[in-house]
Amino acid sequence: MSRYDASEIEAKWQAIWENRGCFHAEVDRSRPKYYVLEMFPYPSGKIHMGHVRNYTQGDVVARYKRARGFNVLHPMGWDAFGMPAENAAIERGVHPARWTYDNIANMRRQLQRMGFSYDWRREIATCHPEYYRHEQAMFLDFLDAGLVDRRESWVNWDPVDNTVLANEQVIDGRGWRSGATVERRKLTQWFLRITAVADELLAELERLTRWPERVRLMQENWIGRSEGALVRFALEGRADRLEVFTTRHDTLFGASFCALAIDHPLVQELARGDTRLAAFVEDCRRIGTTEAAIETAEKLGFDTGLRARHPFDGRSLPVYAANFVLMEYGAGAIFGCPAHDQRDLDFARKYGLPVIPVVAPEGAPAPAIGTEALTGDGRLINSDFLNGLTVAEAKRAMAERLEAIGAGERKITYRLRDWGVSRQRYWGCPIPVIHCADCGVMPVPRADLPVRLPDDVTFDQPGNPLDRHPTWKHVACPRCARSARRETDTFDTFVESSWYFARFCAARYDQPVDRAAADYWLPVDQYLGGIEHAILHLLYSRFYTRAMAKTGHLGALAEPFAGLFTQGMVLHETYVDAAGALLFPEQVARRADGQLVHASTGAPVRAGAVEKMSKSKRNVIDPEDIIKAHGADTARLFMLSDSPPERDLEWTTAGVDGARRFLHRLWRLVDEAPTFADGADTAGDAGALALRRATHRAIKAFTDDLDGFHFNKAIARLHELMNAMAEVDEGGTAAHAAYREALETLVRLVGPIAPHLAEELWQRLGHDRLLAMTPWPAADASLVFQTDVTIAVQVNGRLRATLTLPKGMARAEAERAALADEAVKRAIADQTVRRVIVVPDRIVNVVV
RNA sequence: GCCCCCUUGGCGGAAUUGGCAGACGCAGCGGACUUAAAAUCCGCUUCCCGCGAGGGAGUGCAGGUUCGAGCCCUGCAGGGGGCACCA
Repeated sequence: MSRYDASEIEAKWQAIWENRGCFHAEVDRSRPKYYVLEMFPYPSGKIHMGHVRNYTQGDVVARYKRARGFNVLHPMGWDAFGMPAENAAIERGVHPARWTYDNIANMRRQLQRMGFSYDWRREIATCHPEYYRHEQAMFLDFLDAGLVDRRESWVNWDPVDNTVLANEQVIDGRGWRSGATVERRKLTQWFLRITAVADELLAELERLTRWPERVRLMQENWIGRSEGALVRFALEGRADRLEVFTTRHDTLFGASFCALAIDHPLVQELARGDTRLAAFVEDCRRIGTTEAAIETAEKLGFDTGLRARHPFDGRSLPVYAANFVLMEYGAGAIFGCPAHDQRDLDFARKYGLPVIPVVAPEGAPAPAIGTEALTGDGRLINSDFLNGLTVAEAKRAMAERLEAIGAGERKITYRLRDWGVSRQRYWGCPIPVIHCADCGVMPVPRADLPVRLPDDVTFDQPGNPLDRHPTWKHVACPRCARSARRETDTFDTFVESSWYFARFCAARYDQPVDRAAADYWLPVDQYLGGIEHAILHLLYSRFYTRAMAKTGHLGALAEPFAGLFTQGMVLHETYVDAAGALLFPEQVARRADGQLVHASTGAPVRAGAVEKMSKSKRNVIDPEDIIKAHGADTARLFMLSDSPPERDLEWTTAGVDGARRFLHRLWRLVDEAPTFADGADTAGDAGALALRRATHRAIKAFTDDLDGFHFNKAIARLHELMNAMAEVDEGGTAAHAAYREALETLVRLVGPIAPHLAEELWQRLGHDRLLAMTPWPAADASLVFQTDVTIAVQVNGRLRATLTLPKGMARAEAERAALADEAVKRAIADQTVRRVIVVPDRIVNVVV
């Protein structure tokens, strides 16, 4: 009996696959293509279990599709720009490039150790000038095509570190590193005009049928299309008019105030001459920039003293500056109708403003408004020419009247804002423009691309190293040759990940994209990644695909990702000692009686909540340790067992042991299998026929499960087949051929999941051809088809008997068989049968 | 605050999408093998009553629709996620 040594056979087959170039992809128009892509990782240093899960799923798809005859493209690369590299530079003094490339080398080794079937010739790292030079070239094309804008925008500013902070770096209004109170500052920044295609991005969502419904919904909400109207109010004592956006113009007669965002130009103007208003504006800034913070904060307003005149009834309305109005949305100003909007009502009650109901529920009198606004449908009241109309009718009538008198017009707005891509950081792709005092903003001449990041930078001072570099930013203006200044902002790292899938089609091509290759490979047939990218990354990539098509880098491609799968997180127990301190799993041991104790001190340990693996919770399991202890195949199998892939998976040692046990059992089955000739006649042997049926049902079910992404169910089919094999007498000669067929089927089906072991066993079963190159097994329909079915018989919905009947039996016959059953007769007793429902091959329900 | 998702045995989950609830695995219990243990193999395993045949209850809670509901509808409870400079 031979021993299953995972690390030995895994190394062996990885070398063979590599030497034979099994996973190299080439354009081949004679075969159907299949592009499977997992979201490429940020090179943080080590792969984590989330990667292992995501990439195992992708690899199963890639290997399965290959076996199904597809020409599969399955590439891997590195999303290599970003803040962690700069943090490492600041904290440990290591250069971001060095840190990043070292991390890539280690993570590449780890991924290769997992046996993923990537075409490594196509590997890309986005921080490499050979990648980002194309990004710069495309940006210039976007600039020419009018897809780029430059304007002022707010940022979080840390006055001590002299740096812009990401939202996640702002903790309770303070900078995460300095602890200084964060300010908001206005900077001139670059924007990609994603709002120009908002309508299309929204409309096309409907056709992404192979995307999860909830991702489409999240994008829909993010784009946030709303149909409404602009209303212009005259301002008393001023020549300019106040423009507000509303989706409830039907309630205009219920208006009792107007409210402006604190960033509204009118508020800014008034604040210059009003220190109390200026102080209010500053207070509001401290709430933060996120929608959640603004929405949950107490609604506060400041009466500006301005008065707006109602366009129809001429009432004079107070104008407030308010903390819940967003400058980025609509017109940055609203009118408040307290009776029919909860926020407006809260505000009106707080500041003693009138509450005028203008919509009454159908058939009801004018409602009394207490603390709850009335947001439902109804008919208009107290509203002049709108009285008696429904809400929808009133909107239409009001829009027409506003347009007729020039006090407003219909308007569609989006919650979606343009994509700000400027980042005041070093470790990103330099934005290829030059600022000249005379000529303005000049694109870097294409011949001068790439604009490379300088290597000689320091992180010993706060701020952007590019900005304080002694020479880098000083260049001659490309037009007038006078001294000018290089743009020192770099791109948001979402820019790199918005087109990498296109670059993979021809990763070394001297243009950003090889149109011929991209036309063949794109769209990505199956994209796999985390739900955390449901909105930004995917939306930006969809926008980029359109922008690239507009600038000729891609053909008329509707969408980059035809199919999307979002996998769940990997969770693990947390461990807490008596003092309440968190412990790492390797510090915890389980005693024979099941009690958790500290591995070295023996002190009792309590198991805490099961949470997403993270360093801060100390509940991480290093994939490398698992591979060393059990092998890559065990890790892969465990990742797919039990939990459905879209749901969270709890990492447990028991589960890993179970996966390993299964592989050992499979090994033993092959190792101990009797030697026998192929094709022995199995006719007439009932056990052999039953096994053959089980085998072909397993092929059918397993294949369907893979197609449906039900990996956990697919693995259950393997167990079932193995159990069926155990039931036949493998010593009986008549069963030999059927037994061998079952065994070979097991090995072939497990191939995409545990590829090394499967390849080894395939060879031991006497095959010369690599399993990786062997077509997928086909199920024999005549063996899958069942001649008899077990149907349930219910009386009044309660199960009383089960009958085995020929498949496809007529309703009347099934009914007769059911009524003839003793247990059914007993249940009916002396009651009258009123009705019998027969669902063929399923169920008979007798109603008495 | 707004939007979304989830809730099935001791545990992870399955249920052909309205038709036998609990496939498969884990854990547990019993047995075989062994001097013994590990490993392996066989059997049992939703809960309650019953020696048994059998009967009853059961998919977070409360209702509803239906011949029939884990699945559809209404309300509620609990858990989780997203909300624009992390990637």
